[in-house]
Amino acid sequence: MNSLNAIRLFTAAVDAGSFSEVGRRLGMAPSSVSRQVAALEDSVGAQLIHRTTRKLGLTEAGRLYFERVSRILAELDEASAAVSHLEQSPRGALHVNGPTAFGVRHIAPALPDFLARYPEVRIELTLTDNFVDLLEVGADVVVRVGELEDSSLIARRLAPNRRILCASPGYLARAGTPERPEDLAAHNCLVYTRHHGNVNWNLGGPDGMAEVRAGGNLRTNNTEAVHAAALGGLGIALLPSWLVGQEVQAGRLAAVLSGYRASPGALDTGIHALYPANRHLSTKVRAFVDFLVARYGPRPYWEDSPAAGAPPGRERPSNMS
Amino acid sequence: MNSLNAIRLFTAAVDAGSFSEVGRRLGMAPSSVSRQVAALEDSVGAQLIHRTTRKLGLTEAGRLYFERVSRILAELDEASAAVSHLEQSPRGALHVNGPTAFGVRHIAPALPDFLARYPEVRIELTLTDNFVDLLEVGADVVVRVGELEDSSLIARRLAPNRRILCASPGYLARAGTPERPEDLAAHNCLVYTRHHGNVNWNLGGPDGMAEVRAGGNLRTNNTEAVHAAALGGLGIALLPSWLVGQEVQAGRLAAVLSGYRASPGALDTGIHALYPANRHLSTKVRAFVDFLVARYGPRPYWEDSPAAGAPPGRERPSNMS
DNA sequence: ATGATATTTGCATATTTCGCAAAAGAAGGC
DNA sequence: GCCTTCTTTTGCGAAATATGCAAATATCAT
Repeated sequence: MNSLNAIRLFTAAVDAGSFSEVGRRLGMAPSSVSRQVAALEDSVGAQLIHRTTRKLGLTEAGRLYFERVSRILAELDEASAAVSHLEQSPRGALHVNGPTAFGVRHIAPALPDFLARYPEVRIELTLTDNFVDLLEVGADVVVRVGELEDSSLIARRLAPNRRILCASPGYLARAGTPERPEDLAAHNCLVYTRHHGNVNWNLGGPDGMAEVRAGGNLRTNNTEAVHAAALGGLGIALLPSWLVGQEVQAGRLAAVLSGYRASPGALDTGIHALYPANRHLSTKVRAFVDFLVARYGPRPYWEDSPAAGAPPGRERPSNMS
Repeated sequence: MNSLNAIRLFTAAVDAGSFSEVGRRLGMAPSSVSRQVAALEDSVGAQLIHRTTRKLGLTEAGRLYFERVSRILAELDEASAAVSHLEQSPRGALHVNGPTAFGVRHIAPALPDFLARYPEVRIELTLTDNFVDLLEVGADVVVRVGELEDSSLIARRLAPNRRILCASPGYLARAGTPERPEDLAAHNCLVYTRHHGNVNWNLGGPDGMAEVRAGGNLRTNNTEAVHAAALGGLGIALLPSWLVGQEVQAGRLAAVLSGYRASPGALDTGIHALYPANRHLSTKVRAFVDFLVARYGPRPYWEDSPAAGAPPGRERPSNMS
């Protein structure tokens, strides 16, 4: 049995007491009603309705079937309604995934506002620095800082990922403030070792691109360790603006060589929200991403200068393999 | 939503974890599965399954829908199975309708055997001498003695409806035994007044047809009253063989003019079982009618001479209006 | 990188479904 | 009793829908 329509017509006929009446109510020919019910009877292998040209009467099988089936149809409509309801406004569980440091500083603090605005949403925030497969972990949105790998996901740009050179005021008082990229060679550069390599800092400035070999007495694969060391006055670090922007604003750190930008150009490593490219984008995902875009805006609150890079917008990641 | 197939394919895809696998199992192209599920998603207005080319994952809406819908599908199959089960062998309620006198004498006594053979059947026997509309009273089978009105019902002949002239031995000893139809004029004929008229008895015998004006000191519209009066020795009665046959056999009544047959010929007033002309004849009805046909047989047990008329068989009633 | 396999879409083809008209039957009114 | 009206059903052509194949694209394992 594969035609729900036939079952609906059957129950409608029982309710209406006439195939013609059903046709009139549903705007279809009586012959279609008749045929559908007949097909249903064939499929269950039993007469469901006694017919004369004047009245209909349920058989025992028909009574039995009607009782069960009318309840089932109601449940089915209810199930569809429940799913539709879920999409009418943002509600339900929203699984958000993101990197730990950024999540703690800029996602989690945003959630109270989001949840106040969409009280029917429940957020499950998972912060991890491992690469996660959206489908694997059942996430709805993942926030990525840095390069986008090739994927079929939709990437929505949330903010630029500017990196700034900075050090504590105490360190600068002690070791001096570099004025040009070459000056860095004389400083203790705190190096974040991304993938066991690449310890060169590329700085773009008014006089073109300069590649500086950064070196010092600390190398770590943990950004927050670099951050902590810089705060402690160990040296000059190259750190993302979302991490140190507010501390620069507060004076706990001082930006140096601010006329230069790190790793500018082709490789735009912004901050993005990624979500699956489905035909039906769920309202809760749309609401959340829209909320983040609006919250960070074209110039995030952690930036104190006009943001570099394009304004936030929807885009597909290009192939970077 | 009108396609049960799409829902089945959706659950199958969730179970199989792949549209292609579903296609393989169900012998259809993966593209068809994909399209049906997509149509289902459109109809509920939400993404149900996240797809990549490599794996499928349920969305929250999908999980919700799947939980409810898989249970609903099971219930639906169960309902169909229940109805099919009802027709696999005779079971369930069987509403039988018939005339009182015949029902008491020949239907009710047959029921123990029938129910012993089909223990899952429950019989509801309604005996009434009013005309009943099968659909109106919700009967499955109606037994009719005598003429068949025009109807769309199927009539199955159960037995002939021979009527025989008889009287009690005491009456015959007192008033003599008629030898020829004309002799009846000198007898007290107990008249069953069918419909306020027709008090002539038509007797067919070796010397052709004789119409006898029956008269006496009792006229009644109740066959059993005639019967009782005849048993009491009041006179000669024309009564159906199913009513007096066994009493003739037992000697409580004696047949007279047994070489003659009442109302023979064109108007075959047999005993019939009638049931609706449906495409799917329910097994319980078929079993019951078959049972009665077999029980009464070509020569019913109440007849002591070879039965007149055609052997029982299936027939549509002809138009007798 | 390459091969194997996955989903999706365009397109031509089957299959089903629909509505109309006609036939047959049933109920009510004259 | 006859006629009108309204019913169910069936045949048939047309419209709608579903299907399968092939191609495009995407993902994972080797």
